[in-house]
Amino acid sequence: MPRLTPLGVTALAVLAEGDMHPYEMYQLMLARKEDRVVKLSPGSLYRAVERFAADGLIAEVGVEREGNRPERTVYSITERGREALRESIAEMLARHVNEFPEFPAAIGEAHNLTAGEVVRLLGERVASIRETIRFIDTALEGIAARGVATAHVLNVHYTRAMLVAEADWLDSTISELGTGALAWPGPAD
Amino acid sequence: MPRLTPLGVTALAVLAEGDMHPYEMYQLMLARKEDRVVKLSPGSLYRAVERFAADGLIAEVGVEREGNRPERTVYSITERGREALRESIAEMLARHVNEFPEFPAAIGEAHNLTAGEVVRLLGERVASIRETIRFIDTALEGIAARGVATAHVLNVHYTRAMLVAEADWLDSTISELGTGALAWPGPAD
DNA sequence: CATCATCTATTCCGCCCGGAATAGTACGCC
DNA sequence: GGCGTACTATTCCGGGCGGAATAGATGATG
Repeated sequence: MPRLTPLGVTALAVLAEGDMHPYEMYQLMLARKEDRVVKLSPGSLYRAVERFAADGLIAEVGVEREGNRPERTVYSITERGREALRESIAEMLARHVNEFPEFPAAIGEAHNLTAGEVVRLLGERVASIRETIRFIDTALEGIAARGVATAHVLNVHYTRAMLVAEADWLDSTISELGTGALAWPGPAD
Repeated sequence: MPRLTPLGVTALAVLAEGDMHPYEMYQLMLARKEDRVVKLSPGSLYRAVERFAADGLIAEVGVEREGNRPERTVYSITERGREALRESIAEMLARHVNEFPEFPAAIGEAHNLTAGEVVRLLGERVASIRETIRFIDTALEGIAARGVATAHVLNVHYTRAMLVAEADWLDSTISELGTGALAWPGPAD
């Protein structure tokens, strides 16, 4: 049973709701703002769909054509596809894998800059993160007003929690750098 | 001035400490456990070095050979390289970019599973995360005992803070799912 | 009513990553 | 002293990703 990528999971989940052609999947995912959660580009999606078909996770159920437009190949998820979907989701939920975010790499080399510079740059970062948090809060208010259950936007709550944690860590680190409580090994200001 | 990847930043930072051939960089990075912070493979490193040379961030300073072994091309960082390094680090510190981690994607599709399954899977996740935190704590004790300054392992402290935040969020979400405080939109158990 | 932008639907291409292959050398071991 | 294993140093290649290109249809605009 092949292991799906994040885009694979969301794409296959969309197909699990009903038969569709790739462009329709693309439109639906855009309408649902899934491009904020996974990297979504037409090229990647079409390639993912090709792989699904090759792996027997989906099957062609027809080719439509309207006028002189390009043909639309409609796909349907198979039982094997549903299994792969559930397995991949379970795997991703249960196992924490290192995805090598770039910030730790950058802070690991921050000693190439002066303490003053680092304080300023981290200040910029925390400001932009706090702004993102405000944006999320506004979005969540709108969602709550429309009576959508929290469980449907759990990922947004998760993302918010992670951003708050990062902002808090940055605040305390910035203050330790500012007071000199954290001796700086880099060049002097 | 080209934008560096995380591997690019650590590799160039290593070259900033002194002239070296790529394999030496690789060995040094492995000895320093940089492979826990950035994705490190010989193929990627050699390609990164090629690009550095093409972009004028480094320059060949000689070709050595011992016996019949392959030639070793020694590189030196240029002033332009030092600039690119400082700029890239600054950029990565100051700007928070969405790196599309896979967990939010998975939790966004978790409604394909039952609440009971999700609780079990998230339980596994939190257990493995708490274990990683304990591992980090042991490592940090050893580091402190050797008198290494906190600033040199800031990235470890950051990673630890993020893991703690995720574990805490998972604990509270699991308990809300368990008590039924969080209505589940997926299939019944 | 001509034209320009936008939408529909898909393909293509180049780049990058990372695992595997290569090929010679040193070293341990019975 | 021969044999296997691990190290040194680099290259190669397949696959995936994502931005750009394509090409006809539809709608807007003066």
